[in-house]
Amino acid sequence: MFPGKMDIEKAPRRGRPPSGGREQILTATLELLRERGVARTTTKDIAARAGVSEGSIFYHFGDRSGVLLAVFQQVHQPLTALREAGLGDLDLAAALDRFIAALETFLGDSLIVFYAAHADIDLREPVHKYLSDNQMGPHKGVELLGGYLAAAQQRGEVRAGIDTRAAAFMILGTCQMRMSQMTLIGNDRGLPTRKQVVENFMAMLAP
Amino acid sequence: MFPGKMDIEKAPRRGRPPSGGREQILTATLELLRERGVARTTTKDIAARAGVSEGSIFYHFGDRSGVLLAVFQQVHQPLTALREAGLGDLDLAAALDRFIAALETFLGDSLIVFYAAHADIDLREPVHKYLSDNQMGPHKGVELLGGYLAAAQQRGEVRAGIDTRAAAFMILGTCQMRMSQMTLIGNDRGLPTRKQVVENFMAMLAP
DNA sequence: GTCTATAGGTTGATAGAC
DNA sequence: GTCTATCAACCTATAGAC
Repeated sequence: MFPGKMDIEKAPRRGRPPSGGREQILTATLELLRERGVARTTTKDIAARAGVSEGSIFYHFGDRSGVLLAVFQQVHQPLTALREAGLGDLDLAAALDRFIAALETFLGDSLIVFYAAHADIDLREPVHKYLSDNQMGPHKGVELLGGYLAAAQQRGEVRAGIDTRAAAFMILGTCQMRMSQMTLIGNDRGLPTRKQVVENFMAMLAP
Repeated sequence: MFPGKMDIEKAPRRGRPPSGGREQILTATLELLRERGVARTTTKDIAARAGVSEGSIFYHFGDRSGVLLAVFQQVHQPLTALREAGLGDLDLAAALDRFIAALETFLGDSLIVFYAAHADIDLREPVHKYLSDNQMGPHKGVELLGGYLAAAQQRGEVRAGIDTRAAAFMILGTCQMRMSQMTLIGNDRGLPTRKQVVENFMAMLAP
């Protein structure tokens, strides 16, 4: 189904080397998703933009949903990086800043794909499956940041009465709101800056 | 374009009374949007579910986008109510609870329509125009709640160092996150309850 | 792996009767 | 206001050559 994935091997190459068509299809699809939305992104459009034939799309991804799901997966890569890097022993402000920066970069790319998944029933199922198979979802971010905040609370950097999990959830929500307004409305008028978000959250957490 | 809207008049009725087809079309469209998303909601489907002919849809709304935009407008009605009612002189916990309840009810209905607007380029423009023409958008909620919080801060119920506008934005974001997970994932596992959100926000604001 | 050609099915929208 | 009938345009997917 995904021949391109098979290329990770050490044996000497055989046959014609891949010409990058697969990646071009993915890139073209993401662009079109941004520009016109899923509902108006056809395999024909994708082929034209990627500079390949329509047949090539079906060869690589099986069907239209296959392309869309592949885009969805590709866009999730950066998140794994953050998850693995962790927040370590950064101080509160630095940890918040790093987490928010990484999350917002990710959301800036992926929100449009999330929305797409809910605008097309053919995508909902596979996307849900992918998320649960890989144990992904907002709760992962809540765990990561919430865990850090709980530790900070024990160090006395966060007030005792605060539910660190719920607080982490609020941060996630704030990021989502910021980025969804950026993607949806296309500007940041009226939005608190990232710096303001960090500072204000600090003020609300501080003992 | 919208003949049904003309019925608000005192003069005696003339001609055949409307048979409610317009409303049924709107209801059917919203249902289908939920069930399968914009990309898979055709005028044919809508007609079938509403129990009218396809021609009727074009008569009432001009074209497909017209129906979708009308749904978008209809779903925004409840917000106006909250805006007019205001938060008055409720105490902090009660005000938060009321605001969040109203906002989440609204979001539960409207998020899917928002997503739809970004999955179909034909909807983006008219939706943006509608929002700016009616001065709607998240900033309105930020103003309303932020204003209340600022007053509470002056009464000494909210800590001095906190930026009430940014705090209000965080509340909006938290609600959006909660509701988008409900609509997108379809359950509330791992989500803080509304009660927890209120309580935790209180803990973070309290002097 | 990539292309061309095309089959087979849908879709949005219009026309005209009632 | 609502319906039936209809069409041209368009879309996904397949087949088979290179």
